[in-house]
Amino acid sequence: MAWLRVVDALKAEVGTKVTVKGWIRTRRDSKAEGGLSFLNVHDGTCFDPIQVVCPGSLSNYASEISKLTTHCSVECDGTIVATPKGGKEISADPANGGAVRVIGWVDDPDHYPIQPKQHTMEFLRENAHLRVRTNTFGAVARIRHTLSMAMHRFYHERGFFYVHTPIITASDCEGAGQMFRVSTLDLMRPLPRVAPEQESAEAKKLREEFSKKPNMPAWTYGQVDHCKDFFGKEAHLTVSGQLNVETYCTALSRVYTFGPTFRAENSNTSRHLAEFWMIEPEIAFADLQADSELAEDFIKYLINACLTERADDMKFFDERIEKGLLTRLGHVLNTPFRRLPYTEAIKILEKAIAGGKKFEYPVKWGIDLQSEHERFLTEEHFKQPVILMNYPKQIKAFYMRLNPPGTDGAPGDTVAAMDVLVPGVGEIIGGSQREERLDVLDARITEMGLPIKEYWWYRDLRRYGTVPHAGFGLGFERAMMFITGMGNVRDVIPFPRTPGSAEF
RNA sequence: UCCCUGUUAGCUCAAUGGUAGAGCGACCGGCUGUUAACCGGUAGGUUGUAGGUUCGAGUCCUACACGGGGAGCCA
Repeated sequence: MAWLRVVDALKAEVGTKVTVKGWIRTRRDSKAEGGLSFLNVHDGTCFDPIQVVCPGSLSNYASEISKLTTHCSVECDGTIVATPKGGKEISADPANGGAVRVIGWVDDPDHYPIQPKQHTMEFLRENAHLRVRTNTFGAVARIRHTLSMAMHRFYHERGFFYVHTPIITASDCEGAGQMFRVSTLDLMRPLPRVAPEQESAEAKKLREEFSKKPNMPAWTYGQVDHCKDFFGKEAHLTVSGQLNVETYCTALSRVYTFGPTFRAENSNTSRHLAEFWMIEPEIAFADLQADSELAEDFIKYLINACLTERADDMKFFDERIEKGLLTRLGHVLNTPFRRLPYTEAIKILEKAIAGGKKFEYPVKWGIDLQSEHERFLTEEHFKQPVILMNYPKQIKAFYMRLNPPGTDGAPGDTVAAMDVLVPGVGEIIGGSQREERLDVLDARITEMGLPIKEYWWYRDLRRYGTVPHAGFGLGFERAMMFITGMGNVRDVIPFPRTPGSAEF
C-alpha cells in the first residue's frame, strides 16, 4: 500500500489501495451493520480531511477505534471508494486488507484545549502551540507559505535578486522607530554611582576586577561604554533593511529583501507586532511612478496566487472569516488602483467635512493623515485601494526625494513618497523615490538634525555613480490580513511578539 | 502610553447584595452511511489575585495582574 498524503488520497482513483497518516478531526459512530465508525482524518496537506470508514469487524474496533478522540494520531490502510454522495473516502474493511493503527492517544480529552467546536481567537491565541491544528490556523499557515513563495516567484520572474540584509545593525540612523538593543554586556551589574575621584579604594579595586571579566560593561562614570561591547559600539535589531538593500540596488539594479523586522514601540493594536516580516524591493533607474506600478502589480500577483493555488482555504475564509472576501479580492484584482496626490486627498477630505462628514482630527495641508482619514478615502470615498503620493516633506523621512516646487499645485515642499491604502487594513505599503542628489540629501540630513557622519556609507552611494532609484516596504502580516480577512495581526503569524507577551 | 471594556465549569456565556446555572465539549447509554448529527443521563466550580464594606459579596469599593476594542506610532 502506498502512503499518500490526504491531498493526494482525495484525488486517487476508486479502488486504489492506500495508507494515510494523520490526526483525527472528528469521530462519529453508527450501530448499523454491526458497528460502524466514521473518522475524519487530516494531515494538513489541504483544507479537507478524508473520511475513513471503520467497520466493527476491525480487530481493535471496540478496544481502540471506538475510543478515538480529536487529534489522536493514526495510520489507516484501506481502499479508495466513492461515497454515496459522490466524494471519495477510504474503506478500512479488514476483508480487503484494511486496518487502523493508533499511533498516539490524546491524554485527558475533556481538557484537551482544541475541541471540535467553535473557539474564540483569543482563546486560541493563548494556545498558540496547538492552534494550528484548527481549520482556521491550518488555512492561515498554508496561505502564509503560499504568499511567501509567490512573493519570491514574483521578484525572481522579474529579474530581482534576493538580498539577505542584516538583522543586527550598529548604525542608529534608520530612524523608523524605537529599537531593541543587542548587547552581551552584563547589564545586571550595577553601574558605579560615584565619580572616580570619590570612589573608595575598595570599590575601585572591585570595579577594576569586574572590568577584566568577559561581558562586563566598561564604564565611564555613570554611563555604559559600548566600546567594550560585542560589536564595539551600540547595536540594535533592524527596523528596516532598506538602507542596506539600497547599496545592492546600486550594483544589481533590481533587488529585494525579506526578513524579520523589529520595533520596540509600545503599540497595542490589532495591526502591530514587535517582530514582523517585511518585504522591501528596491529598483534602480526608477521613479515614484515605476515604484507605484511595481507595488500594484505585486499586490495583484499575491492575490491571484492565493486564489488559484489555495482555492480551498480561500473558500473557507470567505465563508467563515469574512463574508464577501472573494468578491472583494476579485474587485481589487480587476480594478486599477487609484493614484491620488496628497494635496488632492486633502481637498477631498475638506470637501467631505464641508458636506457634513465628522472627523476626530482636523484636516489641513501639511499634517499627516490619521487612520480615520485613510479609512474614509479607501473604504468610503473610493471603495478600492488608493495610492497616495507626494507628501509634505516635513512629515516624511530624510531619504525621500524632494519634488520640484509646485508639484500637484501643493502650497509647500513635497517629497516623492507613497502610501498604499487598502480597505480593512489601512496602510499596507509605504515607499518612496530616494534622494539621489548628494547636496539635497545632505541638506535634508542637516535640516532634520541627524548625525551626518553616521551616514557616510549611505552618502557614498550618491558620490559614486548615483542613479534615481525607488522602493517600498510591504508588511507581510498586513498582506496576510488583507488576503485572508483575519482581523488581528497576532493571528496571521505563528508566534506573535507584542509588548508584554513573548510566550512560546 | 492614553481612553473604553472584560476576567464565573475544558470552551462560550447566564445569575435584584440572599442555595452558582445553561449550551457546546468530555464520559455512559439509545438511535443513525454519519458528516455543525440527533435523543436521554452522569461528572465537572477556591467566580483572575490581594485587601476592604456588609449579618451575608460572583454582584459594591480599592489596588494589582492578564485579555479584548479604539487612539497614537507605523508596516
